Amino acid sequence: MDITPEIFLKLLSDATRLRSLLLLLAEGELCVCELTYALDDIQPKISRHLAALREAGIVLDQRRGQWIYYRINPDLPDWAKQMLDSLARGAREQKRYADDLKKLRKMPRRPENRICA
Amino acid sequence: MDITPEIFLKLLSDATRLRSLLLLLAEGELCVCELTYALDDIQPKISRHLAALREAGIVLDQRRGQWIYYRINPDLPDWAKQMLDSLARGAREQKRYADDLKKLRKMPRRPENRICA
DNA sequence: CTAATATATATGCTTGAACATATATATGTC
DNA sequence: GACATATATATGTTCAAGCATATATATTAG
Repeated sequence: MDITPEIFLKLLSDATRLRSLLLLLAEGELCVCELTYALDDIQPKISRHLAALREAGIVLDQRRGQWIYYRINPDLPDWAKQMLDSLARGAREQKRYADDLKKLRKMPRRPENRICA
Repeated sequence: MDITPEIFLKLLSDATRLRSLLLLLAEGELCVCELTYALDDIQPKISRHLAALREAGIVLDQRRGQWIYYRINPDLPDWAKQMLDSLARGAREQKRYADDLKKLRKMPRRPENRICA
């Protein structure tokens, strides 16, 4: 059962989920602690929002060691992928989302040293 | 001040507003009573949701006689227009939105006889 | 190897705010 | 006055926030 526009939009309509998705779009894959740090919020809140996205099939999760990595579901319907693309373009003009990314990249002791990836 | 992705998504996340926008995308221009009929709902509800879309600059309104016509704001930023496009494609697979359009086209005594338009 | 502890993540629960709905009424046009 | 639309107010529902706690994995001590 594919995701509907209505459910998709409901889930995108929360700032925490939106910012998480934009970071995932930019970085490909992130664990909960990275998102928690970048968005400067508390872990249960981030975790819960990711769970909502996961349950709808918008993101996939995968455990590696003690970390659980999330990524955009590559099997999203085309219209949904294109909405995310347009969204990312709209977000580029907003300071807030650029700052999120900056903060992420300054994170100390990021899991899996991405410098050597 | 342009609309932000966050506000845009918040406004798209309600079913009544979403269905209204999809009808406007399909028909170009509709008055409140046409939307009220097509969505099979009460007038104050439709009017209130249209007001929200108008205040955000997503739709424009224009009075002609006793009717007030709404249409998508042609000056929306490109990313927003493209999101609406993708959305419309996603909605095509959903019976609900097709039914809305069918109902609209069966409306008796539609203002401004569109058959001759 | 086992126990104890630390770290990462998820989930149950409660509260409050945001928001949609419904009804009543006001405004504007013909 | 009749019709179309808007707005005010009251009420109900949804849902995010925040805290406490549970689970899973990793690490260290003995």
